[in-house]
Amino acid sequence: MSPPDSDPAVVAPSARADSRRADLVRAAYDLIVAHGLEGLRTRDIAARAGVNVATLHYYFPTKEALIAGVAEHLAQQFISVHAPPVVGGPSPALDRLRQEFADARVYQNERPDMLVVMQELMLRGRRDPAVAAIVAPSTQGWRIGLERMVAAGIAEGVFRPTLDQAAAADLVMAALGGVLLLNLPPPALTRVCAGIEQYLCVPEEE
Amino acid sequence: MSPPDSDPAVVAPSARADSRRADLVRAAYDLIVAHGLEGLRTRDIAARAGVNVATLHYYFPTKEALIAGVAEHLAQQFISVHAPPVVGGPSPALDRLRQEFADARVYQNERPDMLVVMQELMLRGRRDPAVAAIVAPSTQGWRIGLERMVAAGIAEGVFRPTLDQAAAADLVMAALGGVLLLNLPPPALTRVCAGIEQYLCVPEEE
Amino acid sequence: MSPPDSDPAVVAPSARADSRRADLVRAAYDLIVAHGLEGLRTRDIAARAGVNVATLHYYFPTKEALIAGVAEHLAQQFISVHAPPVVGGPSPALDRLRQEFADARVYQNERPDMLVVMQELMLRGRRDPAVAAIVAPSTQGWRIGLERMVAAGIAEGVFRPTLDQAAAADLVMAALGGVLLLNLPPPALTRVCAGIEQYLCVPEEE
Amino acid sequence: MSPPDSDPAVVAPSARADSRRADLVRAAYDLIVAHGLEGLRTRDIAARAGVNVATLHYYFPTKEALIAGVAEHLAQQFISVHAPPVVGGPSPALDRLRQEFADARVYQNERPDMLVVMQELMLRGRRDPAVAAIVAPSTQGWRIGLERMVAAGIAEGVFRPTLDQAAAADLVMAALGGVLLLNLPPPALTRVCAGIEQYLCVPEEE
DNA sequence: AATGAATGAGAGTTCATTCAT
DNA sequence: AATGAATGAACTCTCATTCAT
Repeated sequence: MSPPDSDPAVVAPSARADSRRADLVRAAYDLIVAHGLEGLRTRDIAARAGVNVATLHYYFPTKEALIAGVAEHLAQQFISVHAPPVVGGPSPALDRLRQEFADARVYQNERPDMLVVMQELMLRGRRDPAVAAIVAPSTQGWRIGLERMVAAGIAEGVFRPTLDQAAAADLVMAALGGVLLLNLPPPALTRVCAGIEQYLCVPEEE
Repeated sequence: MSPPDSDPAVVAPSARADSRRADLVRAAYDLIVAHGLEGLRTRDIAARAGVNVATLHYYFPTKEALIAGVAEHLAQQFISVHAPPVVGGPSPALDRLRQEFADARVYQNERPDMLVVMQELMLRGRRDPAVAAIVAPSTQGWRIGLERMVAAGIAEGVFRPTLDQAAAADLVMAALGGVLLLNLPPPALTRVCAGIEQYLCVPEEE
Repeated sequence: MSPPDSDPAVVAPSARADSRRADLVRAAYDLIVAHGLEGLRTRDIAARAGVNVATLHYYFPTKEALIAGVAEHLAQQFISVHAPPVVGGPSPALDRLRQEFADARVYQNERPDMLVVMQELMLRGRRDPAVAAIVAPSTQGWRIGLERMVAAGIAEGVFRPTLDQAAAADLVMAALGGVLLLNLPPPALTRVCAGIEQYLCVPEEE
Repeated sequence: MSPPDSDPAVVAPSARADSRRADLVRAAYDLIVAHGLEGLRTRDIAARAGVNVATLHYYFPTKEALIAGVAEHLAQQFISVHAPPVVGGPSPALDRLRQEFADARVYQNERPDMLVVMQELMLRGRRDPAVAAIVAPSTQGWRIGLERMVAAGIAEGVFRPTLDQAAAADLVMAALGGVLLLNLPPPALTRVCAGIEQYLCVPEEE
């Protein structure tokens, strides 16, 4: 009665296959970071994953399919990679906003790879619907979350009541996205965050 | 009757050569728009310019050199393509801001090709210093102009005096750039522009 | 009945690969004979070996590497191709000398291809150190063998005792090499051999 | 009444043309020395001669024709390049022999370029009859001169009377040619010359 | 499940040669 | 007499993909 994951020889075949798939996706991801989609070669991916090129094609029928896999991996990363939770502030909406800021800082400083791959895939998505279908929802989800945050902030009385909910969400998304995609330096991110906060919040009493 | 330069047979040889160069750059530009840098083939470029592949290499030693030429062409486009001048408003700084908005709308609606090529080249610039050296100054120049605008607006009393000059310039650049690079729809651009204006300007008296 | 290695289906994979390599080298060798190194084309080599050009590059990373393979093949030929052994004469040293003559005749009459390829590679060796490193030892080995022969002949009392060992070896090598490289006709080779023998041997008593 | 060659503008057109031809041949010769026939490019030749590629083809219809011109130039070199005349010895035939030795030393030490181009052209001659027709007579002429020398030496009583005239001429040519073509070092040339002399001359009285 | 071997299609680049001027 | 511009044909090498085992 060994625990399910301990003995590799007993792992369910599909689990082994999943691990191979993940290895290949991970190898491809790393190589995209290093050399861009343009410099991505199936042979290099296979070598980095420690398998033969033919094996790569056993798990992914085409290079395109593997790239789609990378897109899924990236989307997963955006779901799971976050700064340490920002909590305990006077307002949950403001906490949420500052969490956005902190996350942006994490992407900029600790995970620039995610931004690189993101840009590569956004461009690829223009020509490859399969990739577009995976990347688009991320943006969509982000936008929805921001709109909810704005609504909550207004309701809490922390954000300016005259704020247009859609406009505010767009602005936050565009400004943070712009800093990251234009590759502006960390101080610019800090200033932009300050500006956004100033724009959203009710002015402090003097 | 006709001005001396109108007869093609009298055109200086270098002018003819320059025109071929421009044709090739333009052909490459169009093909990048259509198929991305990844799908760019020297043979296609030559065919579209109506010349032999060898002729392409007569004018540009390598494909890379031609791509650098495209980058220059794009930078030139960003200098020359603008919305009809916004003038006659109450404030020159506000005019300038609205010019920025109008330009962004032009890029979004009429010249999406420029945005596509821009993104392709930004990504390429990560690996090709020659391209980076051409693309980077564009961003730099934009940033500087915006900072001047903010300073002028504050001086005019039209922008909020408490504004941090650098922060405001960053925010405008990031927000507009973000809308365009994230490929947000025209209504979002409109909302973001409104938000930016609201953020910059002194609140209207009630 | 048949020895275990005769069934191609049982041949070790590396043996099969070695055979492909040999096929390619042999095809390249033949084409150098026919059209010179200058007229050597990878596609022709592949076609002659019955494979795709890409397969050629699977076994040899570059054309240069394949040519180095040809050089090795040639060196091997010079080791293994000889006239029927000359033995039973009154002196081993004289037998050895006459073996040299017979070998030269074989190269001239039956294997002129070896001389052609040799000359091509000697010239190539001037620019390609890899080739030089393979071709040079052949000459070196020949020279050493000749010097030993001369020493033995003197010791046997068959060659003139006043002979300078190095000079004699140089003369034999230069004269035989000169006939073959200058493409002198067979009668000239016969005459030169006679001259060499006369030069080396103690004059017969009258 | 300016001297015929002093004013370039008055030089006969054909003289100017001859000079251009010579410049191009010389440029080609030098480039063959530097990069071999294999690395010879019409553009490089033209550039080195200070003219346009098209001009090269104005004077030489094809690259082959230019190479034939180089062969002629080389033949001319072999006629005109010699060591300082060896004279005043006891025997004209021996003087002539020693002149051969001295010439060989000159080719080896001062004009290796001639040997390189010679080998390149000999190999080329195998495939290009035009080149062969120019290179072959050189060898032929050398051979004839040597035979005459041997005959004279025998008549003078300086060379051994039992010498076979043809064999001796062949041996000298093959031995000297072999040293130069096999690229043997200067000491080997010295030894070979000594051996040849010993072979040809009547032994000195003790 | 995994691989060594093989390939078709095509990539960028080169080069001797030509042509209009 | 000389050239800048142009080209057809070819070259080496690459790469995603396939197939027999």
